[in-house]
Parts: sequence; structure tokens; C-alpha cells
Amino acid sequence: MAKATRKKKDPDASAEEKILSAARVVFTRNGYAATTVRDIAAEADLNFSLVNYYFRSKEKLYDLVMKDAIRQLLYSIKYLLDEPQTTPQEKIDLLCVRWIDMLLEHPDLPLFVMNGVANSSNDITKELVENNVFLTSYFVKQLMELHGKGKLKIAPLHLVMNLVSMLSLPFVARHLLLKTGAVDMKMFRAMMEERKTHIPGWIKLMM
Amino acid sequence: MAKATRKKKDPDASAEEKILSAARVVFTRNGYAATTVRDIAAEADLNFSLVNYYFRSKEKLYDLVMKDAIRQLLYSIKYLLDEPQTTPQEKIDLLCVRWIDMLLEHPDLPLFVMNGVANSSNDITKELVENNVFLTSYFVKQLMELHGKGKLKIAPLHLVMNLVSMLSLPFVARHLLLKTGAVDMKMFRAMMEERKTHIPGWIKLMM
DNA sequence: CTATTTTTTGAACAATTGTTTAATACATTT
DNA sequence: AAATGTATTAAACAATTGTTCAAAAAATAG
Repeated sequence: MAKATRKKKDPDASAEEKILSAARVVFTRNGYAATTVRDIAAEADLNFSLVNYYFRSKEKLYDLVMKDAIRQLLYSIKYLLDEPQTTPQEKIDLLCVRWIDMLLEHPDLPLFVMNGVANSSNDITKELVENNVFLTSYFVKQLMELHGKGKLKIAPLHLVMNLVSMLSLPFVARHLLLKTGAVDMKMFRAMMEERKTHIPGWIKLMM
Repeated sequence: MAKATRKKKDPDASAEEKILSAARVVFTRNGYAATTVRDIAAEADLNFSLVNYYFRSKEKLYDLVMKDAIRQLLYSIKYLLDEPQTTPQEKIDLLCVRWIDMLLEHPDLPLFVMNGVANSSNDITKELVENNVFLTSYFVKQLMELHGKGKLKIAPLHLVMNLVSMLSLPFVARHLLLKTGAVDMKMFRAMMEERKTHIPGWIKLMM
């Protein structure tokens, strides 16, 4: 095994890493079924047998990429939601900036993950449950407490739903917006920048 | 040609129709690439050569299904948005009920269409542009007029984005909610029923 | 009934798929 | 240097894919 022992140095970016990031690109763009092992190798500019050499199978490689995608989507805000010192409102402010920044860098992530979940193996579902960021977070506990005292109009689950919806659906529907000519890329980015501050405002109206 | 001339009567549900609705089921569940012509025929309980006999190719059949899906998603609210007699607020009330009812019957439609658009042919993009329901609607004209007069705080495009987001993302993320155990099917339906009236309320707060 | 058209079937096809294997090239160690 | 372990390659594989085609079956028309 090369991967496990790792006695050698990495020559520049190692073949293994080149394949992994190529897989990220191709899987994210085309999905699992429409992606071939040869596509990935071509993107990495390597012989296609190396994919199986380093990752054993297409499916194992996909699971790796999908798990990373889920972590990227959820972990980037996890500690933020569990911070005991900040108010729910402050959490919302930070969350929106943090998440939109991340999504602007990886705009295809939400659709990719939604598809991964829809046709998921147990392995991937497990990754999701273990990182069930929102519902087990201190953020939701705070909201439930406020809701219980009558100091929060909206049900916490609806609030979270609205927050995630307004943040991520524009990215899910990004290609639709672009291809219909509703917006161009520059305008899309500008609107997402606006939403960093607008969404917290709208959410607070609901609270 | 059988399809074009149609001299015969339809024996019960014709083979052609059985294939089309089977294709809807399988394509919507598994996507284009993961669907085989043999899967569709099996779902329709027919010989798999009939798929090509009636629809010439897998891709043409998919385009049919996708176009129908887009129409179902957009046409169900098109005339509603172009009604000159109703106020924007009334349109929003009706839209939310109408759309959530439709999505509860076809919950996989949004994710299916988003994927179709992301990897779309020109043919499908055309269908979208021609049914560009929102941005060319009288609804948006009304909003822009109000916004121009300073009688509408939120920018119309953000309003439409928020409306569509809060309505459709829960369906896109439906499998995630169910598989993580955040909600069960009964609770999901109940929440969507609540959102029929809540979303208009939240949107109006933003206006 | 006979003739004709339409529908259905099963076999065959070439292409593409993921995976394996054996040989070769390269790097490291002794 | 030789020996050993690792990385890379090309070829081959069995399976699956969409599509075609000719024959059989069923339905319709004359």
C-alpha cells in the first residue's frame, strides 16, 4: 500500500491528490452516474488505472468526495452555531456571511450534496446524521427556549428552514437564473453579497 | 408511424402512454444518466425495444419528460401571476397555496428540474426561457412600480428569490430532512401545510 | 377470410463501462 | 551496484449500455 505507509515524499502534488481534486471537479459538475473513471483521470491528466490503484473503486472515491462536500457545507458553520456566548441574532449575522462566502467559492456544492443525499448509501447518511449541525445545535436550543417563553413568534424549525432556504436555493437554481438570462454572473455575485446582510434583517422580522 | 396518425383506438392505457409515465417515474427518481432504457421498460412492464419504437431515443424521451416537468412547475402559477385584477399580496397568497399543493403531489420535481437545467441541452433551455414565468410577469411589473414609488422596501428580484426559496428548498432538501430524522413524512406534510399561510405573512413583512 | 398495416418480440450490434492483471519504469534502500 | 518496494502503463476482461433489425404476433381493412 502506498497511501497508508507513505514512506515517500509527495512529488509536487502527488498523483493521489491530483486524482482526488479532479474527482471533486468532475463529480460535482456531472454527478456520479454521468462521470466515468476515465473522465476523472483525464481531468487529472493521469493514466486511468491510477484511479483504481489509489482509491480501489469509483464508488469509494465518490463517497470520499461526497463526505468532504457534506463536511464543507456543514462544518464551516458548526462551531459558530454552538457558541454559547453569542445571541441567536448574532449567530444569524455571522452564519449568513460565512455561508454565502463559502457558497460563492463552491457554488455547485448544494445541488451536488442534495443529489448525493437523494440517492445515498448508508455511509453517506451516517456522515449527515453525525454532522446534523442545525437541529442539535445550541442555536436551536436558544430558539426553542425563546419560543417556549413566547419571545419568538416563529417556530424554530420554520426559522431554520427559511434561513437555509434563502441562503442556498439561489445557488441550487444558479444555472437556471444564468441560462434564462435573469441575471449574469456579475449580478448574481452582487446579489449574494447583498443577501449577506439582508437575510439576517428579513429573518429578524419573522422572529 | 403509429404516434402521428393515430388511426387506432387506445387499448386501455396505450403502450406509448405507459412508457411515458414510467419514464417520468424512473427519470425523476434516478436522473438521466442513472436511468436505463431497460429500467423504463421494466417499470412499464413492456419489452424494452418499445421505448425506441415509440420515442426514437432515450434522450428524446428524457427531453419530453423534462419539458413536461418544467411546464408543470411553472405553468401551474403562470396565469395567476399575470392576472391584472389582483394585488401583489393577493397573488402571493394564491401562489403559495397553489404551488405547495402541486409540490406535495410531485415532491421530487424541483430537484429533477434543477438537475435538468444544470446539464441542459439548448432544447430544454428554450423551454425555460419561453416560460420565464416570474421575470416577465405582471406580478413583477407591479412590484417594480411599487419599488419605484418607494412603496416597497425590498428589491423585487430579492422578493421573488425569497418566495421561491422558502417554497421550494424544503422539497429539494426533503430526503435530507427525512434521512437525518429531522422530520418524518407526516410532520413534513404538516409543516408544508403551515407554510401555505406562513410564507405570505413572512414575505409581507419584508415588503 | 385474405391482405395489409401496426405492434411486439428477441436477438444481435458496437460502444462504453469499471475493474483486474501483468509488465514496465521509477525511486529508495542496502 | 544490486535488491526491493512503489508507481505507472497498456492491454484485456466481462458486463452493461443504447440502438437497430428482422421475424412474429396482433389488429385492422378490404
